Amino acid sequence: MKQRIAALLQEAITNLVVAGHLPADLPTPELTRPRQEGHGDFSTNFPLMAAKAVGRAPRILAADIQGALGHSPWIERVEIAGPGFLNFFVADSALLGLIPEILAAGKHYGELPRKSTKILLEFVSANPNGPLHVGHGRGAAYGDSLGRVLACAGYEVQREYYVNDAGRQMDILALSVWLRYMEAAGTTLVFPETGYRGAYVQDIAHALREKVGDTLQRPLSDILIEAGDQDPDALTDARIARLKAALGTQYQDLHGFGLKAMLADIEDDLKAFGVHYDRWYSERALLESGAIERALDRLRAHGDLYEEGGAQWFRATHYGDEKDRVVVRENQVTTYFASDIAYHLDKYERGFDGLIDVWGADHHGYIPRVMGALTALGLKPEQLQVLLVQFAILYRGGVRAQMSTRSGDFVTLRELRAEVGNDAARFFYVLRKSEQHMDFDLDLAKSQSSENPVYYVQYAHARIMSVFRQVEERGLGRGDLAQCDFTLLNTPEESALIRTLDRYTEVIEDAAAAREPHQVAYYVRELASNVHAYYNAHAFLSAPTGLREVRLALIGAARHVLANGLGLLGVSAPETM
RNA sequence: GCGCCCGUAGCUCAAUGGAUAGAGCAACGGCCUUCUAAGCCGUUGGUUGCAGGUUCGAUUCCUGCCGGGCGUACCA
Repeated sequence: MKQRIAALLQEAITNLVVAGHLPADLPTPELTRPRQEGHGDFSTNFPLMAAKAVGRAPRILAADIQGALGHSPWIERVEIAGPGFLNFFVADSALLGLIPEILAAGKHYGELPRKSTKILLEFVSANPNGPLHVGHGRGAAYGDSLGRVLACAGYEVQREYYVNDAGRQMDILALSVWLRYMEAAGTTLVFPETGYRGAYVQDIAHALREKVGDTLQRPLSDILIEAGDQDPDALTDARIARLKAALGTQYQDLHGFGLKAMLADIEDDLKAFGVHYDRWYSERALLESGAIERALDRLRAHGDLYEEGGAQWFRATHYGDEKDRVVVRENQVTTYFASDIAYHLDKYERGFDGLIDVWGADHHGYIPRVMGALTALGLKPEQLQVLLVQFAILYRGGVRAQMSTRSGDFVTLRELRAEVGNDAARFFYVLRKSEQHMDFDLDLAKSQSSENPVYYVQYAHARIMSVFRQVEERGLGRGDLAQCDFTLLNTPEESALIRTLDRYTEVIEDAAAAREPHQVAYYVRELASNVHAYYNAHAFLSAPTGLREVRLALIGAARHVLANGLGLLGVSAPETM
């Protein structure tokens, strides 16, 4: 409906221009949904925006346009309001065609025409050095819903998880697993502060021991050398180096075992959370393919690399970053940043029209250097959009909970899912705008889960399904759509419900454009509200024949939109509750 | 110190530069002999952190303060 009204408005303005009543150079008219109910279904502030260019008072200009609009079956009336708004009131009859349209499209209703835009969406990409925690859960829920919304809006979306399987943190995991493995074999030791202390490390160690027996045992004193005056990080690196030397080629078995176990856990966790990926992209594979060297060579050829202190630096300051960044360390090992340059180069070379990275907000300082590197490589940085997901601050018993992978003191996504359920967790996450700091009260989410707004929406869907079950049981039948007289739907509740249904495709479009799946969550809640109000105000089964069929058609349409909207959020639409 | 994000009802959060700033929860008062009361109807609740500026119009944009989060590695 919005497009129809927009077209009418544009036509009226064009006619005035052609007739010489308006200059040709005017701002583009915008049509919005007013907040205030009395302001109609659509509103434009065009007279306000164009008043200066036209040289006429806004309300006078509004009257001119109102006169040029003429009559349309879609519009009941057009009002001039406030300082010069034009408010459009859509005729109820114009909206009734929507119901059979929704029923015909069913689960595909809301899918917008395909756009020829290919988007690569990367999200979560948590290091596989521990289970996903509730902070990752937010990124997962947001990224996945965004992917679904974009796909629904017609974009071609590829979803990717970048696996950081090559860095130092994975070596620390390997060391941690090995120490627990030695413990499992009966060795007593003091577990280092810098290691990963979570219980999952012990689980991996036990599984490892079952698989390889004692073959990875080495004298502890060879590895767990004492600190001396070394700082903890240097000590950890020294221990890793010794472990690598002691295990030789077997180190890869250890490293690979820990990685595989963690990755399997993460993959399984996300899958159970309804989050799916098209590709798991390995940093190590990138390294082994020589892609990093190629990317660095390209920067070098462009004069953007230099050597200092034995390390290779990228001239990030030339591209707006606050300092230059190391890409190859003094010890000749490339940095994570070097990998990421190569990874993003690869993304560009794969021919996408748009790249979206969903990052935790703690990585925000990383954006300028990545954008800088892309510019240096001769790529268009504006093709990459980095979306930051703010931290979820956890409260347990009114006290802020710590989130540390190292100490193992964190609430895992798996625990959250088990305690509050996938549907509630996903809805809760996506109800907040991603860049908004979020307080996650675990006690509230757990103990009052039945008051979670997700049930409000699901209940609306289940209620409709229940009505349809009774229709079947009583042998009433749903009637023939072609025979229906939809003009019988004339109560305020019906009018409100139809108007909300009419907004659905606009919500998809807006949510996709703004990368804001929370808009869908708010919409679906509002739709549920309309459904509940309707349900309480009017009878379906006992309505007279004729009226009954059109009412059933209306709630049938509402049911599809509820289910489709929930689907975009990765939330189920149950038949019963 | 510098950079990024944020500050809206008691709490959790919405609001493409628009009109009287909205929901949910909590609180209070009503509604089940009828399709699921996880529901509906109503009431209460605000100097949009503070001070300026831009303009027809600011929660939104700009500047400065105040408060919170994050970052400021040859970690990822």
